[in-house]
Amino acid sequence: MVLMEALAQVAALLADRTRAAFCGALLDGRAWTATELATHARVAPSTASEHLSRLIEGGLLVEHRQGRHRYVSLAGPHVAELLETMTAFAGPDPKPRGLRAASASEAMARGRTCYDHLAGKLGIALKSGLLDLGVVTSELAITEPGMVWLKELGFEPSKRQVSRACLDWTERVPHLAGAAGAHLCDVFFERGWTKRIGTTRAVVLTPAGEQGWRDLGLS
Amino acid sequence: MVLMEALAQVAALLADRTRAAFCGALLDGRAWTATELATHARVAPSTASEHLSRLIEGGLLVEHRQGRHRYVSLAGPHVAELLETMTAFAGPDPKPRGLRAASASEAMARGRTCYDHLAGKLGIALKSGLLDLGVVTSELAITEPGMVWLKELGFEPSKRQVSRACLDWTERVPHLAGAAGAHLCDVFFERGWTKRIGTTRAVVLTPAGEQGWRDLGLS
DNA sequence: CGGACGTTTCGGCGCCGGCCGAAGTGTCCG
DNA sequence: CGGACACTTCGGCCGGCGCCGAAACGTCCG
Repeated sequence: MVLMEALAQVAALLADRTRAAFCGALLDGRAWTATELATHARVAPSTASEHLSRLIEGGLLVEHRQGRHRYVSLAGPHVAELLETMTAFAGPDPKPRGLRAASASEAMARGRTCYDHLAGKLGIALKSGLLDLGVVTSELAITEPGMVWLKELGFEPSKRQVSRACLDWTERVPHLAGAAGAHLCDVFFERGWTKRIGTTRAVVLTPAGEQGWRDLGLS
Repeated sequence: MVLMEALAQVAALLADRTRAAFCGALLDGRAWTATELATHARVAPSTASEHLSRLIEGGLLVEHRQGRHRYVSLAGPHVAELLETMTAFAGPDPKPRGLRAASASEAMARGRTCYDHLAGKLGIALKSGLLDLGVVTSELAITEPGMVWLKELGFEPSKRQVSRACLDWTERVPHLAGAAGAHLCDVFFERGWTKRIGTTRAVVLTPAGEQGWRDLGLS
């Protein structure tokens, strides 16, 4: 079956810990330079360069060159979905983790971005808030009044799928992804309701954010 | 990031063409013996044995031994979902295929099973029929009258997620997976409405099936 | 019991692929 | 123009892994 060979090729791209680390870093949705990624994964720039070329050729990443820099980012939401599906599968089964490991990943569990939308406890809270408001169904489809609500927040439907369930690997609960999830995440950052912790994917709700959520009727 | 290393390990399991071929075969939802898989993938039994052990250890497959046979099957729907997501990603981009290749996979495109539910053109037809009947929404969530309709066909909700969208790699269109999709597939086989072609995943609608679909109001 | 057969273990072979450092290319900026 | 810097290419090293065949193990059945 020729199709499974193609699958094997994609899997091979992700089967290397260095390349996987690159993809994990890029899951924050931003563009990284080659050296940033090399430092992040602790390999020589030459090594990183070769890995990036392979990932780009395989369609997982796209580059856009700017002067002497080579910026790379995920090739699109479908790559993020692929990665998220795989991490959900590979992710920590109900293994109780040690205390320090737990506290280290605590911030990530509380809130994080998954490519372009909110995940972690923040993502779950958002989901249940939206559910209470009747914006989404329990299967995370957008309701008609929900679409009105979204448009009031500046949401414009595009070609991209409006809503999608994304299985969170920390909480094991689906949360809102897709265009709507991405838009809400954007809005929250623009309004200063959420903030990144350093340069990681970890995200916290600011005091203004808590107020804002209440004003919207979210939790 | 330790999580991405786990991802790399899972990816490594699928990064081998022989192991990928095993998984592809097992996507029909049935249990295969070690030698059957070895023959299918054209490797020595000893090689197959080692691959199977790795796949089982990695949680992708489960075995159940019976006398001198070792039956293996996918470890569950979540594995099928993983594989389907990956094939959807790796799958044929809009490349026009040659004529003989096309006719070879024609039967597969017309109808096939994807682990435990219908896919291919048959899956798409089912989806649009269910949509017309108001059983599912366009996002493939089950409606309330739809649930009544399903129960009349013997469907019993369980712990498993009722409905899930599965992206078809031949048609690039989401179709109905999850418990409801699996149940409908079962019903169709039981009633003799659908039949496998040989031992493959390819499936055809029988004449009785065409009548049955009309009786249900499906297309 | 003894042969047939499905499966597993082991040793050995060969190749692929990840890694690095050194040298080369291209870009920026003083 | 010349140095600093981001990145790439190349050669070489090394480990891991997929493959097989031979032999052992376990089960079935006459």
